[in-house]
Amino acid sequence: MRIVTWNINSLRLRMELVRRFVQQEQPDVLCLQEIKVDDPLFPMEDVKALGFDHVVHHGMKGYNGVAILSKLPLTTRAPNNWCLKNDSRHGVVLLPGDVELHNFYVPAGGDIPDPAVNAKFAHKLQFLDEMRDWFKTEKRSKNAVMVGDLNIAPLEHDVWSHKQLLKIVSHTPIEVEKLNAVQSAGDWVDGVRHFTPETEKLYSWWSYRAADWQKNDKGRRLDHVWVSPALKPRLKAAKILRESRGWTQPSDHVPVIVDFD
DNA sequence: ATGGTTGTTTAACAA
Repeated sequence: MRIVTWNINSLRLRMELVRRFVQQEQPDVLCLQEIKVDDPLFPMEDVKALGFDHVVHHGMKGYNGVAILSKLPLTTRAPNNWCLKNDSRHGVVLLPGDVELHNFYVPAGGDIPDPAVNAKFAHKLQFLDEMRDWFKTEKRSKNAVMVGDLNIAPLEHDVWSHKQLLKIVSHTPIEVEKLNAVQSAGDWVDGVRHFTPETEKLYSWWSYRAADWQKNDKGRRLDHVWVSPALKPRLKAAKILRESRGWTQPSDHVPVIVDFD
């Protein structure tokens, strides 16, 4: 059972990349973020042609949006209305075997890491607090998976330079602390770090602004796959498809792949 | 300290 998360940064623009990825890596469930397409315009036929008969999408015009593409049947559940914004950052489904799967797109948070002067950063922090409270109180399936672009690189070696990024949104102490609180509240296990020691650099995103993303390799691990304790013994493998950052007209994020037994 | 790119939509944001 292969579950993938990928911030695609416009689904319609990158349908060919999705096709290439699906052919190459054969995911059973593909969770996408930043699909940037309103529901009536969702490319359902293209997605079904790739073998995903079971699809849930929550979109809006131009921004945000998440989708869950599945080869296995799924039951849709209502996503939470985070920060009362109705901004399509969450999808949740039940997979066969009562496996609960969440797909999140956490707000990026703007440039200035101060909630008093930057409303986007305040939104990000509130979103994280709400996630924490929700996972603390929500009645969850024993087998649960949470994936998404969480827009935070929590560990020292989830960024190219811990010291240089301490005041950069995505790696500030306040964000890391709040993300850790989400993880604790849901008792989540990091399914990717499970296979890679914390001392090893691991990235899933490279900025478009770098002249050569490979040369300096200034990446960050913003995309995550977390699992409930019951699924921890079922973890088989994890891989981050770094090569796709070099494909033609790529997303700035690459797929994060986790295999379950 | 600054500017660097991409996508949506077509001037200004968001990331």
